Amino acid sequence: MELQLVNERRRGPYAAKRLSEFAERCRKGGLAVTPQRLAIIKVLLDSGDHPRADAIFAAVRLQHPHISLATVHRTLETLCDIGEARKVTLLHDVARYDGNVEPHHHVLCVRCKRVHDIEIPEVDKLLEGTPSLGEFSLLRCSLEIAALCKRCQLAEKRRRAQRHTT
Amino acid sequence: MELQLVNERRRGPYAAKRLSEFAERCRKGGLAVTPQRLAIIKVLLDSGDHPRADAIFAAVRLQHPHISLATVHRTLETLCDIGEARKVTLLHDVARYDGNVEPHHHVLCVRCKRVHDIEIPEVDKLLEGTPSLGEFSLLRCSLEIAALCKRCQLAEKRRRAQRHTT
DNA sequence: ACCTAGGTGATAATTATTACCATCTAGTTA
DNA sequence: TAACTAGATGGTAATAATTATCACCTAGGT
Repeated sequence: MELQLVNERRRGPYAAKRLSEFAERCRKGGLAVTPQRLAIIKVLLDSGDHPRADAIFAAVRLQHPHISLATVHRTLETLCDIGEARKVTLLHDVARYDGNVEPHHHVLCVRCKRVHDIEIPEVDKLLEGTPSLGEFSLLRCSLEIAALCKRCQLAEKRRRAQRHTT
Repeated sequence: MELQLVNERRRGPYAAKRLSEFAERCRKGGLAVTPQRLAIIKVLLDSGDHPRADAIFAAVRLQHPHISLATVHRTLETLCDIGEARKVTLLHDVARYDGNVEPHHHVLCVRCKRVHDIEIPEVDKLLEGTPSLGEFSLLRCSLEIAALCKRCQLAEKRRRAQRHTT
């Protein structure tokens, strides 16, 4: 089985395509296409990291100074409901969102909580032919890999070295 | 690849073994073995569901009426730190904990948030021979499967039927 | 140009979690 | 066994993410 970090170069075209279809998808989901929703999905699709609601709020506010934080929270949940965003909350204390709704998986640093998308096609196929398990009917799956990023590894080492000298 | 719900019958012996080794493991982790910690790990090991801190607090308080909620929160995080518990927070709004620290995975109902352990040996082997990915050195992984439990499926159907009649 | 269901902004309320600090105790040492 | 101390606990205040509320507004249909 092969693990592969998601290619960042593909994000531009992906975001453009998603944005062009966004209005249609809102209607399909029974949602009005409001300037606020457009602004939020734009920011989310442009984000390489997996931003928190407050970060999205800050970014959106540059163009829409009157937008409310409650609207950002509400909209993100709504987008998740119609499948236009994904909530990423393993290990985290706070909800994070992901504009990439293609099947994919995550590596995340247990220390600094940074998240990176990865692709493991074999795992995507895992649920094929398994519609249910016991009383659960399966919807989708994602593999969450706990890790330490290089920066936090170094910080860890330094802290340990310090302890030994004091 | 085969998905398999964790066998509940195995939990009794597993809990007993874990409990008998708990004191030793605390010392290994540099922690004092306090009555509070013992009470908390006991409740966690006896829990078939993946309880929240407040549920563990309620259960522990039956035997230790003076225990503080802060202690429960602190202890659960501490137990996670030394590998005696696991935090399960995908899709959830609130932290949930799992006394089962054997490699395993989760199915969870997106509606009622109930969690069930599952075993997928193939996935456990996924990280073998892959110590790192880009700047991340990999620690462990878990597959989180989003699902709808039977109860919530029925509730969903009923709600839809209602909508059509009104 | 209306109409109205649904969306938004502003703010209050809720709630999980963490911080703080005085007191206590597990576990070590004399 | 008594004394010591780093670390643990209880009680409570503080913090911070999220949700609820409600008056007003607007997207999208008629």
